[in-house]
Amino acid sequence: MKIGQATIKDIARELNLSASTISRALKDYPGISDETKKKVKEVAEKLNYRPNAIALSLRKSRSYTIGVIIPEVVHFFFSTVISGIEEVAFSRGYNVILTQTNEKLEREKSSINTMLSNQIDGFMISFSKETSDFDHFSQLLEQNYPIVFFDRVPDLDGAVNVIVDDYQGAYDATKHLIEQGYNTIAHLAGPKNLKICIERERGYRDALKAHQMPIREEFILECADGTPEHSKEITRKLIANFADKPDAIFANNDMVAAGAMMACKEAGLRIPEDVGIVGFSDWQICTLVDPSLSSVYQPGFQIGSKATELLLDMIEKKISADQIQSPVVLNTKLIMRKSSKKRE
Amino acid sequence: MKIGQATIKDIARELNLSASTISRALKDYPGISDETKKKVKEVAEKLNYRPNAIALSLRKSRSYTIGVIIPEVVHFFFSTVISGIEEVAFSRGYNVILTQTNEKLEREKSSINTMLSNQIDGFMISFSKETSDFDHFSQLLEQNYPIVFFDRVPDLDGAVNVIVDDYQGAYDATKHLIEQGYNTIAHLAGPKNLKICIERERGYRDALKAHQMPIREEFILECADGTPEHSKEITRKLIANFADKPDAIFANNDMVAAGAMMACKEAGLRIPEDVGIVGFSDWQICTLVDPSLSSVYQPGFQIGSKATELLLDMIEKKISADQIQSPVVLNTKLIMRKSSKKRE
DNA sequence: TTGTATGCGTTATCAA
DNA sequence: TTGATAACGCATACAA
Repeated sequence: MKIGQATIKDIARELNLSASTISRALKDYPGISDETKKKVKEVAEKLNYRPNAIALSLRKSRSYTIGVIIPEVVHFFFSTVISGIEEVAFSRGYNVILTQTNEKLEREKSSINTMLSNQIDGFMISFSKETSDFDHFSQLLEQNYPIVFFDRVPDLDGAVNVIVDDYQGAYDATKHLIEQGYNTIAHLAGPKNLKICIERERGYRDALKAHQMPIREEFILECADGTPEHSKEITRKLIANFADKPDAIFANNDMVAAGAMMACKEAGLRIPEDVGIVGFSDWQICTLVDPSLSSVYQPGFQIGSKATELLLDMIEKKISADQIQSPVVLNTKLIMRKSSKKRE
Repeated sequence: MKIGQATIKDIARELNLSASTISRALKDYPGISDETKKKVKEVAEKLNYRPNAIALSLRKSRSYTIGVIIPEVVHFFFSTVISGIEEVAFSRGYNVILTQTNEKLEREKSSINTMLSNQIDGFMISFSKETSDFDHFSQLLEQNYPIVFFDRVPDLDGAVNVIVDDYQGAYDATKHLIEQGYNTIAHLAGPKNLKICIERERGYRDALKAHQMPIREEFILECADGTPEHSKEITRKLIANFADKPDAIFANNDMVAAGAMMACKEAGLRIPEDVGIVGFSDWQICTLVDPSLSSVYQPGFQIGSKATELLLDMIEKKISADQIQSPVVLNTKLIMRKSSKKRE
């Protein structure tokens, strides 16, 4: 059987003092004799006293816990974000309750409910692919729960959103390919219901326009599930179907880029000489594939840490949601590696 | 300001009943008239009543929360494990509090303390690289806190450990290389303070012995930090320093294997013709590198789910620690890909 | 069938 | 300088 933790009462009994005196002594309240304080602290030490955070939560209606809801833990980007969340939360004395939705709306809703039951102080949410209406979020906002959305964010009045500059990242990547002398740049796009993917496509299109290059719709293909297998398949067809094949590919993410890379190699195309490739996210795989993959770096850790700082500031009333200029946009950075450097 | 959640008292007031009646009605206790139940539930619905889990925790001295302590979230293996933990915990109605230690002993200890303060029902721990004595764990065990260790586990009486069969996995990998006709197999080992790494090395050695192959200590090199860069460096030297170079490499993990692969390619060695390579863990990168990397699959998700099942069973007294045959060993599986298949 | 009293651990308020 | 009491939200033993 678990041995009961010592409580304030135990200390009180041992010293023949009242619980309130113990409580005060432990927190160095004024009006307690130094002698008493000393004794109390000794006994506390001896009994291995540890304040009961649950009781404190009940008393203060504050749990010092934030709830994090993400689609999937097993995802380089999200795990990086979690790491950033963790760091800030830990250093400011908050716990992190984590749930993944596995991209299911139902899980998202039920996670919110358990977290509400657990009296968490605030939410950090990146919503699921199934989530298309945001009523469950609006309700929370109306009840004034502090929420910070990150990466996958809703278009809601009063929501605090933290995102990266997908548009600019995509623009930079495409521009880079153009500057390297590639002429026909295809885009392997992501699912259309995610804003981040739309933004990336928009950046791609605008970069082409800005350089007076034609936008060829047949070279913009959706790789909805984002797996390398799928993208390999699509790239194969892309290469086979057109006499004037594209000579560069900008992919919506690194996995998709890696798949495209495999298809190109398979077709005997040399990278970067025959085909240039740029991915998005700058995961670790970029340096491991051959040739190394150029990619747009997304500051996952910073997204997590920034979002958490905002949330905790809101919780602690250092700032209110409407004082925050939302969305907070973090910069991406193009990392040039071999896969796109035709020119040295 | 956050709008106060409705409580049992609010319902009681609205219906002119006592709090206890409400409490009972909500839980369908016998001895409450159907009519009352109906009314109570309606009002509860109307007020959007949600039980306060904190109050429940205090009352029952049970938080329905488990604490997970891992070295790093941003790590494919651990994030997979978390996913498994999450799944089981969620489905059985438990919350997961997560902290990462960043491989620091101090963080490990302080995490344990905050979790104790938060009255968590049990621990799941994979310890940090700095952790070499286990007193802080022993203390918990003595106080009968339910703990399940996974992956990185201590040698402690009464500890429940969940691990994979590293020895067998390494044995299989080495045997496979031998069977493919490789003659001199090097091993890029992990840090010696982790049991898993020792076990992998042991499996490697035993496989060589079992096939009457000499064990050459100069071909067993430690890649302590496990980065591809470091391993690339080490492999370079390995190739350069010996006239009779090894013609195969068994690496302690996939990153290390990937680094080795890069060094081999750089030296003009063909994979798998000139050098065979096998990694460990079977991360996603295995199918993305060129050639695809053979590896020993570790069931991360299952480690998480199995460990959580055991922990929750212990918490719910369905089983006690000493009834569990520890360590619980999950099977690995050799996944053969191109990097090690000299023979078709 | 319902109500009253008590306690989980802590702290704020008031009293001594 | 210290103590008694009430309250946070809920469940339960006991009474009615």
